[in-house]
Amino acid sequence: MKQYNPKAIETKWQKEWNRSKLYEVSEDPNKPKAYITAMFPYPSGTGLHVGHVRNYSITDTLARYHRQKGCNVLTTVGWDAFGLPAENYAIKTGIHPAKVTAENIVNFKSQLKRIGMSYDWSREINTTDPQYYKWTQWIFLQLFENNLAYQAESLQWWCPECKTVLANEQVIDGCCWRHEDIPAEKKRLKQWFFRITEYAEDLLAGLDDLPEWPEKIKSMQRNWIGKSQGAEIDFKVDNSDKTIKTFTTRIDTIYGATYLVLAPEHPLVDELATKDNQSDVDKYVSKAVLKSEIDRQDEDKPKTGVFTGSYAINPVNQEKIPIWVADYVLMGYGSGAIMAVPAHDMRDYDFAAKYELPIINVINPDGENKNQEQEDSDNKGEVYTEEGLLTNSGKYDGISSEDMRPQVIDDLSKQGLAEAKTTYKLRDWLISRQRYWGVPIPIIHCQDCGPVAVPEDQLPVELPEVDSFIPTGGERSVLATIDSWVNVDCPECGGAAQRETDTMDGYACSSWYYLRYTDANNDKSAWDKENSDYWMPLDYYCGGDHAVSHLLYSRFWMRFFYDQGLVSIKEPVKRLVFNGYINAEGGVKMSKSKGNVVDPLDIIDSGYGADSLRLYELFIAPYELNASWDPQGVVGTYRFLNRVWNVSREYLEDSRNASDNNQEVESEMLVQTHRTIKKVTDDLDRLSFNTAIAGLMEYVNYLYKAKESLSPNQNNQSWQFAIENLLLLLAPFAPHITEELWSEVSGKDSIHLSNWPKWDDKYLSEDEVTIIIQINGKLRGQVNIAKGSSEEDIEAAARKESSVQSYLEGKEIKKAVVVPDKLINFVI
RNA sequence: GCCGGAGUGGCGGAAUUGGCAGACGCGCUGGACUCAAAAUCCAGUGGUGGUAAAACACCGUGAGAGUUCAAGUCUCUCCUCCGGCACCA
Repeated sequence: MKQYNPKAIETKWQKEWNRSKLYEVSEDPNKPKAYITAMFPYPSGTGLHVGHVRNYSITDTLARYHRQKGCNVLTTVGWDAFGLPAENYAIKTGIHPAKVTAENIVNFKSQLKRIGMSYDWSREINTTDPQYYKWTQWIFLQLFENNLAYQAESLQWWCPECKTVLANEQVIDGCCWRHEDIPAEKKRLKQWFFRITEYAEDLLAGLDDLPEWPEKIKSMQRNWIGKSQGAEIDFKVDNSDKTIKTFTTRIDTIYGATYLVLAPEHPLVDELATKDNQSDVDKYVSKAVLKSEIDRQDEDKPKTGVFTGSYAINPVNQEKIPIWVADYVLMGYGSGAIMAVPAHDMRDYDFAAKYELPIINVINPDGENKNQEQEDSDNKGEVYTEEGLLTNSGKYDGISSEDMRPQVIDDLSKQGLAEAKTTYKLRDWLISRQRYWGVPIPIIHCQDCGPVAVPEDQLPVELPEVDSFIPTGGERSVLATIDSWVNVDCPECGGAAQRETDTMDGYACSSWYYLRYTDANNDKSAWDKENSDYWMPLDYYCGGDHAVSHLLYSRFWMRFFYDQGLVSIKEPVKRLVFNGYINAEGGVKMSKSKGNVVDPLDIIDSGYGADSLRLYELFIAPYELNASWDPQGVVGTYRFLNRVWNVSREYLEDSRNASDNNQEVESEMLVQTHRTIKKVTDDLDRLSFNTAIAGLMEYVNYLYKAKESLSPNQNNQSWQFAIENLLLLLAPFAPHITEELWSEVSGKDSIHLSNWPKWDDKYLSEDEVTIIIQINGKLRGQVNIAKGSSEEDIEAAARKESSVQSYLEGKEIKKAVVVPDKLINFVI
């Protein structure tokens, strides 16, 4: 018998699929569409590792499954190829990043082909291709024209190693996302931003329309957007016409506000510092500004602050309260100033305790009548920060804090001193990068006209050649050194002007590529609306990263495109399939420096083949869980495929007459086959890949047993049926071996264009069912009985069953609970 | 502190609607084949007690309570781990 030889089979079919362009699709309104793709890769120099392969196995299995179900399936790939690793490599070696990138792409492409991805290669895209980034620039200009791209000077994250600014989303634990141990710094720079905050509420509310996104990701995005509802209150400064705007979510505690705090960067600090306090305040402020962001955000450090010498008037009771400056208040959130309520806020309490500021209790826990003495003692150890009943709060005494909030906002707003206000933690998206290997921002700076858009017919603004990639170390990219490129005429007035020398954050390229896939070769527009309307949204989008970066930016752009009439829906991704990581053995992260990275090609080449690898990556655990690589695991799926191969070959190579035909095996085989069709279909529909594979394993185990009583041969109908269905069900997971066997078993077209099998319920409903017999909830026996038997019949049959006789003997049966066709429980 | 997720054999995990806990796979043990090994095939494999071997009994899904004829699954309290956010007012 021919042996299973993955290497030969896989090479053969990969070539054939390539030759016949088997997976190319076009828009066909008569067919249901399924748009299924993985987050496109960054083509690194190290190639694929088994973590990628898990992600691609999920994607390809879903794509193939839907293709077999008769869907018009779009699945393809592209290269997120701008970025620092290629540029840093260029700095080291002098080799142009475009060249390195092209080489890496060739490598990635061959690797993806070797794991058997069913891509439509005619739609492959590359973000560094001028024909692609032309449209990234075009989108920038649409944002610019709609006042959603703007320049502003502010303190920004800066990575001293990357020598570029970073978006908030790219700063992890105070460090650059690419340099986990290098603290990011702050620099005051003029930078380009996308006004994502304009869509903050929309992006938050839209999460409720994504029932098929994992809760984890939605909660991370909600956290990141960080909405809080409260009120803005104006505090008049005593003996001055100035007012200080404060933001609070607990305006119900306003009678307990015993001081104000300004952030050190607050514009009024200087003015409010009185003569006596001026030098202390100056000293404190300059020290605070110098402190690193990490130090300032360290909660464990004792709070510090300084009194300005000025006082404000609490608008509800006209009390005079001192104004302090302290770095525990952040300029970037709310209004950069707070009213401090030490009795009901832990931070304010710490501060007040240290500087001996008054603490006034204004909230009592609901329903508890406490006298002042008890309150005082209660407040010594901890601070009551919950809701409760107002006290010491003038006319509001006795009402609940929830009820008080709208009333006091209303009362103060009549005097123009407060209004309801919602704030978000989300900041605008900083997209300037002081680096070469990115999309040039299509702006020309003119002394007279300001920043001017590059006219559309001059797009793309292509990256010029440079002599050296070594960053200048200053605040501009090496692009600034190329005079011939920088110096241009102003498109508006024709005067001398300079090109913007920053490039765009790579996340700009990836915020719209899924739309380009729908119309990848369009040279007239970014995409045709008819095409995007046909394919969008992504039915399955598979990835294991970028929960709040790419996935938030893409939602933002999609909403913008919707508002521009460029697309017809607001959310790009219907179902987000967010897979877990693959760790090395022992649960540690795979990393090059630890030398524990598992190379998928090693597994394939060592003889197991891509099918076994793909199968194991899906079988290892539920897709959403992190998993640890077990080198023995792929042995298990390889054994399984060998069994599939052997039972199929045995059938193909044995042409004896089915003279030993055994009807019982045949009908049992039909039952098992239909049962497996249902199991695998149901499991795939709920993305339970591991149990679908387990179901196929059970089925093959069954076929091995069945072989003993009925040898598989070509003249037996049940075996033909069994083998065909086995291959059809296995095809999405193991595309090569099934294609090979299918070509002989069926002789028809590619298995990957063949129909997904359907089960027939009549084979699943047996005439006889096994009833579980419990006594007091414990399993004591079982009895077979006709399906649909009445409760009385079941009880009678169960009482007769010998295995339970001894338990029932001499006992009084208080009750018998019957679940028809399933179970009976005697209570004795 | 807040938000989200998870805790089941030696290991990865299964149990989709409250109804036989441990499917499937790895590992391990024994056997067949082999000069031998690998590969393959067959059988066994939660724990404790029990038996010559069985039968059988009890225990068992992070801990404790509760609801129920019946709980891995539902309710309450708590513990641990993972992920995210965090001096965000």
